[in-house]
Amino acid sequence: MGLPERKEREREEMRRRILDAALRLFLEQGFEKTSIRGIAEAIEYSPATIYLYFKDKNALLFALHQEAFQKMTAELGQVITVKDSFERLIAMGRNYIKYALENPEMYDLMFVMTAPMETLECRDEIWEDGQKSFCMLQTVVEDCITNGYFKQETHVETASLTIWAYMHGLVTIYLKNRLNFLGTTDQQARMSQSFELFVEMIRKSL
Amino acid sequence: MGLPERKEREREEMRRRILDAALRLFLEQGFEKTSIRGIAEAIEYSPATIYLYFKDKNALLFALHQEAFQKMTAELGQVITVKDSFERLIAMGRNYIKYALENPEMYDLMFVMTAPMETLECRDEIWEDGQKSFCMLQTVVEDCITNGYFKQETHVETASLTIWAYMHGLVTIYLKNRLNFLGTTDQQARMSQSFELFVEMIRKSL
DNA sequence: TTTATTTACTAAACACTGTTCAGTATATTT
DNA sequence: AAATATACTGAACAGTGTTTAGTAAATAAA
Repeated sequence: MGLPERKEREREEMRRRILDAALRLFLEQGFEKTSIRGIAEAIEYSPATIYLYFKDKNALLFALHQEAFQKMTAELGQVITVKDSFERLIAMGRNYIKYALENPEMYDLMFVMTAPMETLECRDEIWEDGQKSFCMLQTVVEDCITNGYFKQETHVETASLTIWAYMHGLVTIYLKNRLNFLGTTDQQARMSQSFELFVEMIRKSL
Repeated sequence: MGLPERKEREREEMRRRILDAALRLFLEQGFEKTSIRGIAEAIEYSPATIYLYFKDKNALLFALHQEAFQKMTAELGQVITVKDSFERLIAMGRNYIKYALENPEMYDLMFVMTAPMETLECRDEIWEDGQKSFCMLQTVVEDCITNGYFKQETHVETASLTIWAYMHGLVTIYLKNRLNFLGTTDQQARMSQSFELFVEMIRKSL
């Protein structure tokens, strides 16, 4: 009988409705200022209902967190069309910045907020979504070694971490308004110049 | 007559008592979980009293934010004892990491949280504290150019931003638990390796 | 010294928040 | 038709930041 399947499907639809509303409200007014009551009102259900589908507010954030990663890895994955491995690395960097600036709240959720991480049961549990996207970077770095752009003795993990750290630092400094002492219009220009400088740095010395 | 002076001094003492309690509670239980009521209880005053000395919770954070910067710039400033300019830059980087890892909540307050920044009246108001410490970095980078470690044509601001972005990215990735997919003991080691790699990168290509 | 005024402070309330739980009404199974 | 399971909610609990009306003490003016 197909009854349990329908039940399961309805349950999934409800989860979707909740997540869609939560995401919309979050993008509109930020995470902190989005309340369970607000989400409940948006889907025209009682606040208590949300707790039948998600353990708590953090679980909600973590579910969105996973979807945000899927979207980002999909966008970053598009760089496989770039044939040259070093160009591919640069394209990946540009896409990373682009994604972060276009989806600041999502980026915050994925890489800055501690709340969604607290849903991972054990405190040292593996952060699968992050690891996966880090592997994408490592793969491209490996390609750069294979194709002679980087030295043979370059340590893939260390180099990848260094590149990621720079990219992450650049976008968070900007997104968290710590670059405001530069003129508003100057900020993006300075970032571009810095990115180009960094590209030259790794080209010359990795 | 010395009455207004005494009044002003008493007011300042009260401000101090509030900030001390706020800082202590924050370091114990984090910002989010520290309530105005908790601070009020710690100093044995009514919650409303705090609002006679600070506009709101953000203003409290911003006051602590300024003090945190004073402390950090003092610690970073110690590197003037290092004679060689490139060695001074490296020492500054190490001190930056050290400060961030030893004062994670303070670092968050200074460079990540948006709340204290919202106290700056206009949205694009100058972030004086941050600008000042960025200038310290720029000065050392300038020294590196003057002393022939970096190329003459190196753009000071861009290079400084690039270095800061890397440092900031590295420590935040770690502090926000996004490096947990490495073994707990491995993490600090990987960070050190990355830092050494970055030092070699700027030595060779700036 | 007595009255007026300013200052410092607080109790209580307002409008929220995340979360839980007893209870209900509907749908499914026996 | 009766018993059970599912989906949902109203109301409450314990907390939050913040405001306001009012009090008691310290200072200034009469």
